[in-house]
This record gives sequence, structure tokens and C-alpha cells, in this order.
Amino acid sequence: MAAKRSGARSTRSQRTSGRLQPVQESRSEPPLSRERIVATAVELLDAQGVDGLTMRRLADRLGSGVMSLYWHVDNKEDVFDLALDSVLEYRGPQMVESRDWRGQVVHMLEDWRASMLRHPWSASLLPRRALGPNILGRLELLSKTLSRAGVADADLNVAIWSLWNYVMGATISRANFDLSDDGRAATQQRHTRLSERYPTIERSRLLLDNDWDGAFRKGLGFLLDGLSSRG
Amino acid sequence: MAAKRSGARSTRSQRTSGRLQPVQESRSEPPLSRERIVATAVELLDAQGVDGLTMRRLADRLGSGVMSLYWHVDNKEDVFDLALDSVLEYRGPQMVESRDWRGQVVHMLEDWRASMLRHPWSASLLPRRALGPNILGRLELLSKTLSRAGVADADLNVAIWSLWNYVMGATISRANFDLSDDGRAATQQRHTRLSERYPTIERSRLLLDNDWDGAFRKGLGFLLDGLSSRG
DNA sequence: AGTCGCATGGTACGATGTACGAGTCAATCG
DNA sequence: CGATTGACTCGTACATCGTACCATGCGACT
Repeated sequence: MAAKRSGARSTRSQRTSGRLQPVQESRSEPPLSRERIVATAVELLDAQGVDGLTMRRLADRLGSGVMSLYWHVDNKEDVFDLALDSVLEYRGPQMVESRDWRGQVVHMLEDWRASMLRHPWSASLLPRRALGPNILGRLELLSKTLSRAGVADADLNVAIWSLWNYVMGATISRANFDLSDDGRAATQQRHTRLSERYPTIERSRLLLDNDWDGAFRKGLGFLLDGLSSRG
Repeated sequence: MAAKRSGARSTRSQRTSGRLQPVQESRSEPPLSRERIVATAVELLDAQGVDGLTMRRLADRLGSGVMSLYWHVDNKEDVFDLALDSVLEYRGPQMVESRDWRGQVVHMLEDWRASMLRHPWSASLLPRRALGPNILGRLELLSKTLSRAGVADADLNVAIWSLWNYVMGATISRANFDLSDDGRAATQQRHTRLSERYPTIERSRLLLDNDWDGAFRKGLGFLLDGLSSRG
């Protein structure tokens, strides 16, 4: 019936039973798989940006027909979801009961930001997509760490969301500006033209300051100060 | 030559010279204009979301041909830019030298957030677009207020970006969740299924807490605490 | 009357996401 | 053994999109 296979994605390749890799070992492409599709989608997104990902190009890179993709994937949105989540995995210290909760939080959040900046499309994509398991995993970790650090339950959610918000905003902004001022001259020019209308911005060189990492760290410090002044 | 008119958009309607409203007053549509296009685009976006905005639909609503739009607008991206910025205007107290800088900042940022939530598409759009004049205006105001409040110049940019980041992240997240849990049952169901994997999130009901406004205000308070502990 | 700039919009093209259904091949069953 | 089944691949086709190109209309000025 060609049921298109919904839900149970558990059919993990027809292999692992009979002979191993029956035919064409090094010849042509390995068989399609969800993982391979996602990995290639990430490659394509890295290389061409959000608009560069089309099902046809994706199929080309995979050496397959376009419609074959739809066996493994529901639709293009699905590809975006999977690519996004695949990029946000965190292999940090999951199980450290260290006294240095603040260091742990900072580490995870900086890693989060770095992961997204390594794939700038992810930042602009995230606002539109649902929370994948890797994102939830990070939230869980954050939750656990803060809770163990003694943050009151009443403030816990606020603390988590504040940190989440800060990281999201910082990363999205950064990923964005990075693209928009590839032409330094353009920025410079626009800046001087705007300086009359926005003198304070001009004076503090807000838009030209590019110590993003430092600003991120410093602002995160301020936020954590505020959060821990309660607990 | 049909120079398509670039740059100087200053030609403000052919009117204001001879007679007023020459022909067809109440008959059919008023003439096309950048303003009318943008206003209608916002309507459409409000009604149908980001994917609902197509040039054809926009032209239909305006009672014009599709290609007529392109006289007033460069391309679809342009429409997005204009619609986005048009929604972020701020008519707050621009010139108050009040002692209550904190109240002023909170007011502007809450208004910012509210403006974006009134048009949920704006949140997911903003990360991809350049900074329009209204956004810059808000940054300028923020800059001025903080500066007058005595924030050290060295910390000024960090403070501004921190607040910006917080607001962006909060608004984007909120606009997103709002859409995704239209079906309460689905959320509830998914939640219980996830509870085993993410116990702390489950316990604090992080994903079900919907006092967004309160959380926003509270978190903003924390951040401002942290920021002013320096200055 | 002729010219020119602003403004409108019909037609057409290339690209996209994906529905549909026909094809292949290995494993399973009678 | 042949028949059946189910996992998987993919060519064709279609609706819809953004927009390039070009013909046209219209008011004002020469």
C-alpha cells in the first residue's frame, strides 16, 4: 500500500541480519538513510544558507532521485527540524555535581552559542521550529544545575527562560550581523549617514563594536549576578 | 528607460500641487503607494502568517496587478523589511529626563515586546532582516537613557546588547510557543511522554507555565539588577 | 501635436515542494 | 519452486511562487 511509513521510524536499515554489505561496497553511493539526508542537509545549509537548501539540490548531493527523500522524511520542514536539532547536540559534563554551578552554566551556554554560530542558518531557523530533543536536553541540564545550585523553585523557570532568552537573542543577533556587514565599507558608510539621526549610537560605536564574544560573556555575567542576588 | 526608480524614494505622490483628488474619489481603490502596500502586507501577515504573504495575494487585496507592486517596492524581501519596521514604531516618551530611568527602560522594552507579539510573524522575521529606522530609534533611545542614568561608557554597549538580546529572545520564544501549543492536548500529551527523559523540566512544569508576561518582567528585573550593580 | 516620466499590469519563464503511481529487489510464505 | 509482500527508489506532472520583460495609459510640459 505504500503506507509512507509514519510514526515508527524504528526500522533501522535492513542490514544487521544476513551478510554484511552485500554488493557495491565502494561503487557509487551508500543507501539513503535519515542520517545521511540530515548530514547532507547540514552540509548544504552551511555552504549555501537557508535558501540554498532545496529538495532537488539535496537529492543531487546524495546521488538519488528527489522523491526518494520523501520516503525517509515527511517534507522539507522535517528536514529543517532534523538539521537544526542535529547541530545542537551537547556532549558536556552531564553528570558533574561540581560546586562550580556558575562555571557549568556558562560553559553550556557558551557551547550552545558556539554551536549555532558554527552554523549561522540555525539561529535564524530556530525561532520557527519546535524544540527538538537536543534543545530539551540542554534545558533539562540547565534546569538541573540551577536547581542544585539552590535557586528557589519559584524563581527557577524565570531563571531558565532568562538565560535561554539571552542566549537566543545574542546568537540570533550575532549570526545576523555577521552576514550583513560582510562589506565593511557599506557598514561604515551607512554608519556615518546615520550618525546624525542616532548620535548616541554613533558615539558609542554600538554597531561597529565587534567584540561579540566578550560582550556575550560580560552580559551573561551581569545576568547571572542578577539571578544569584536572589537565591 | 523605465529606470525603476532606485534610491530617491522621495517622490511623495503626485498630489499636493494642482487640484485635490482629480477623479474617482469613492470609486474603486485609491492609487497604489508604498504606504498602502506595506499596510496591506501587515494585514495579510497578521491574517495568514509568513507563508501567507505572496505577491499575488498582496496584489489581490490591493485590487491591482501583481507587477504594479514592483514599481513601489524592490522585491518581496523589501516588503518584509518595510512591514517589519512599520510594526516597530515607538511613540513613547522620547524626551523625558525623568529620574526614573529604570521605569523608562522597562516601559520601552515591554512596549517593544508587545508590539512584536501583536504581530507574531515579526518575531520570526526579525532575525533575518536588517535594522530598520524604528529599531535603530529604539536602540538610540535605550542608549541615551542608560547613558544618562550613569552607566559607564565601557559597559554601555554590553548593557544595550544584553537588554536587546533578552527582549529578542523572550519575544521570539513567546511568539513561537504561542503557535505551537494551540492544541493543548498535544502539548499535554507530548509533555507526559517526555517527562521520563526530562524529569526536572517536567517537575517545574517549564513548558506549561504560561505566565509569559510575568516571567518577562521578572527576568528583566533580574537583568537590570545585574546591570546596575556595576554602574 | 509631440514628448516625457510616472505608473499599471499581462504574459511568460524558471524554480520550487510534493502527490501519484510505476518500478526494483530481497525476504517470506504457499 | 513461484507468488506475495513490504521496503525502498524515482520519473512525471502540477500548482504555485518571484519576477523579467514589455506594452500600455495618463497627466504635464514643450
